[in-house]
Amino acid sequence: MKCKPTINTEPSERNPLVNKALANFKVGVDNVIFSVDTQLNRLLVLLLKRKEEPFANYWSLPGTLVRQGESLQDAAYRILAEKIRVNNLYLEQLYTFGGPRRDPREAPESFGVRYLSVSYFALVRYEEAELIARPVSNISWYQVKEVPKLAFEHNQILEYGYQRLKNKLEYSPIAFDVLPEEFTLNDVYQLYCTVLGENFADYSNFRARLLKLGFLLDTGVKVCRGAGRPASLYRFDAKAFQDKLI
Amino acid sequence: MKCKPTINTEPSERNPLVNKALANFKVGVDNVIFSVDTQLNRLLVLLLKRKEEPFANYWSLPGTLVRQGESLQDAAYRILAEKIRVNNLYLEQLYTFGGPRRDPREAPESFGVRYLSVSYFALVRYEEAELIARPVSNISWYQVKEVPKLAFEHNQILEYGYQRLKNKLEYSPIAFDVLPEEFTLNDVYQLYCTVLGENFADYSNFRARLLKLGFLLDTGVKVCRGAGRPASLYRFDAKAFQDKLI
DNA sequence: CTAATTTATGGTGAATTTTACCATAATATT
DNA sequence: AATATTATGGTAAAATTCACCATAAATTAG
Repeated sequence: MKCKPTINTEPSERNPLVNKALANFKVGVDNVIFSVDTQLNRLLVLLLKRKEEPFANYWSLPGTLVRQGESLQDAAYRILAEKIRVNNLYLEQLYTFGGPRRDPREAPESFGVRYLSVSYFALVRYEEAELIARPVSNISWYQVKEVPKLAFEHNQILEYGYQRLKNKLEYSPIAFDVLPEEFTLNDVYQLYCTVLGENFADYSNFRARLLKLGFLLDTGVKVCRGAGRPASLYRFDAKAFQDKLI
Repeated sequence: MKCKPTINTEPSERNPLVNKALANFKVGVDNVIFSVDTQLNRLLVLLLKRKEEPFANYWSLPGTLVRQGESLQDAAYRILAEKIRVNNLYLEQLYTFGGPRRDPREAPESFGVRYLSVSYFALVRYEEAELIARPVSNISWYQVKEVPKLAFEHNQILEYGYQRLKNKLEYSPIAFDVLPEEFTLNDVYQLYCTVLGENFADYSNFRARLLKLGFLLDTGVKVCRGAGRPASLYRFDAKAFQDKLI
């Protein structure tokens, strides 16, 4: 928390790897793409197996280098669209990793081009997401709790994204970006449980709290899913939600 | 909230300014440096007047370009240390702005070097902060509500940082990074009022809530400040705070 | 010196929210 | 027809928030 008085020391006077010439960068965008399998209650993240060095044959987050004339967010959408086809998603910037030598291609002594990674965080609708990258053996959903050692600092980025996802879910309506247009209250509950852990809240209290927020519209339509009383289908009312914020 | 089906269209097929060659970047770091003048109850941000084009004579956030071998955070500390001398501060990364043509130096048609801005957010102890940049007419604290039109997209970065500051104050103990080692409960209250607005909470209730959190140690020492009953000096107990988190 | 003013502190009780349950309804399964 | 399962709409206790108040201990005003 406290930053100690080292602040006024000049790094360039102590670290022989720092000189006053400016660094030249290529900028990469790495996406942490989450989805929730509501059938099996699993939180998934999309990984790709690298074909080239560095980290050949390691799994990694989908990434790309930013092209001339392309914005960071465009690059994030592009890499996403190259790997999966999906219509409903939420996407926002996560964090920028840019320490020197994060990429082994950057030799420690030579001051060549550096690689910066701007990470984005996405949540997509699992049911409609179609993996389109080839070969299929090189792309896969992994359960977040079962991801292996990844390339670069991607485990760190993933962990950061996972924290962001949990926070976002608690105070913003991103769940309704990836739920179907019409859903039951139990659908919402299952999604929250899958992301936040089994025992995050009592179902009955969760329902009451959700309805009290006032932005879920009961369509009146009932659906039966296996045993039990049929459940009402609800819709998210984005306008009502906006009005709440003011 | 919803991202519409434009996602699977290739930007490069529609935007003539995009081609498949990679962009080359210089990376800048821009700091939003806040402090709270507890005497006058003003929330301040540090601005510099630019000497060169683009935006010559505009006020701007302190920024620098990242050097070879220098991490992003090192660059943030360096630019801060060049402008002010301070021992107590909080610093974290804010957001990365990197759309094409954010810098007028980037000609719209030529695909020359692009400039990326990684912004950092800092809160420093106002009383000990000493401005060291010269000439003094080119550096100044501005009240956040009185900031003029700034260079680049710096007004946007400032607004983003201001939101982050308000959020951070509500759920993390950054206030104690810039308060003196020993402080009264009123000191804390004034800081919160200055940042979050006059009527954010009742003083008596704020006190009760703060003490109930259990990480403020009463030193027993009393101080008199003008009229009124003397106040107790408290210390922030970082260890007790950590224990709360588990 | 005395009274008024000012600030700190530690309350109260009402209103609201959270929490742990429970009862019933309406379906599928046995 | 009985049982199991899920949805729904409750309850009441516990905890928290909120508006407000009383007293203590200092300075300041008269």
